Amino acid sequence: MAIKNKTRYAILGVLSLMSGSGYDIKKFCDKTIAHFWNENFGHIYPVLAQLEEEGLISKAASSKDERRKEYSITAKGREEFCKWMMEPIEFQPARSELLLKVSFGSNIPKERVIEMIKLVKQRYESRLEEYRAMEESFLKNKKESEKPESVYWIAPLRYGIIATEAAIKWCEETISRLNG
Amino acid sequence: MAIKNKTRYAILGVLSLMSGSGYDIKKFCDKTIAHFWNENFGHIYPVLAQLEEEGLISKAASSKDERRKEYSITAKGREEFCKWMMEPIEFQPARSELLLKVSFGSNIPKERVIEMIKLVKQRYESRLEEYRAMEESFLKNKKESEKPESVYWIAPLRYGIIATEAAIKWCEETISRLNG
DNA sequence: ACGTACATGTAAATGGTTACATGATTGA
DNA sequence: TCAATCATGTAACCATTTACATGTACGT
Repeated sequence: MAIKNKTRYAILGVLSLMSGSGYDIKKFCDKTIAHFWNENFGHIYPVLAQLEEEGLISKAASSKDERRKEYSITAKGREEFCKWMMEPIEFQPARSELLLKVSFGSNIPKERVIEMIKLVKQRYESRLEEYRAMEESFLKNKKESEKPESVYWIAPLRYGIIATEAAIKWCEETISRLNG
Repeated sequence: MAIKNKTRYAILGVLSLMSGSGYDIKKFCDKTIAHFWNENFGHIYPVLAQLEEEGLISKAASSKDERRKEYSITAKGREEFCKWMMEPIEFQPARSELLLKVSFGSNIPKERVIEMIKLVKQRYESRLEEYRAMEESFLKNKKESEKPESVYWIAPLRYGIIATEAAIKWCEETISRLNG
């Protein structure tokens, strides 16, 4: 078997919106869903080959570039993808290095823990700025944002914003708790 | 080599607070850090053997139970652990099945997406209740909560509460956006 | 007698990242 | 001519989970 689950569906999802090469899929991921989903070539290409073998996607050689392979989702693939979409979401057990380190904070000077959280806060803040810029540019682009499907793109972005704001709030609270 | 990083430090962290068997370590994890860090026996035992080989922990046979092995952290282990504690936190690339599904929501009826998010919201709500109960019982236990180290236990719990509240807020916002 | 908790471990499967290998095309 | 981008793929490694295997101790 090798290589399964998750990446399969990410790829099928991308191909449900557009046809393209492995390279295109990677580009699309980086551009749109990167902040909550990452894919790498080492994973994409073998999964593409596997999906094609299963008949969930079909391959066509590009007329322009010999090497380039253009993939499209098949009816069977769309069916399989929708089946997965309907299934309840599996809660994955989280592993947070940040919280693990905070838990064992008594092993190092309190000032170092504060420093650590300040650094994390900075990273959250710059991330938040990015998200806000993305939101703004999306809303400015009326052609995109007035489409009925736009809600499916804005919602994950909103998640990023809301979750990051909360994380920053926690940093502030924790720093003041450590100081006080 | 095999088996490395992360679990090593989780185990060293637990042993920095108490000595005990692999079984004890698992119990401790389940009781205290389970909501952001999980460990399983299949991982703990091989890592314990490895840490002992490296001289980061030491083993003593229990007087009561032949099988039971009691591990303690060594000076070298404490040093290694503190070194890791001082290192900046690596941001791990997240993979959110929820956001992936929302992104590709246009493939299924809108009502199903709403249903999906309602289900997720319910799970977040029951989780939030758990966290709040944990917080309350911790604050009631004056002996524990008045220790200076208590901040390191309350902070991760606060993170759980704040982050979950934010997630619920997002669910509500998204549901109303989908309805409106 | 039965179930639960205590206790330790191995093997296999799964999932994911990084490094390596190769080479064409396009634009500055 | 040099860098960036396009393009595909394999191999190795690392990390984690699940299933299997085994058995004792203690309370009801």
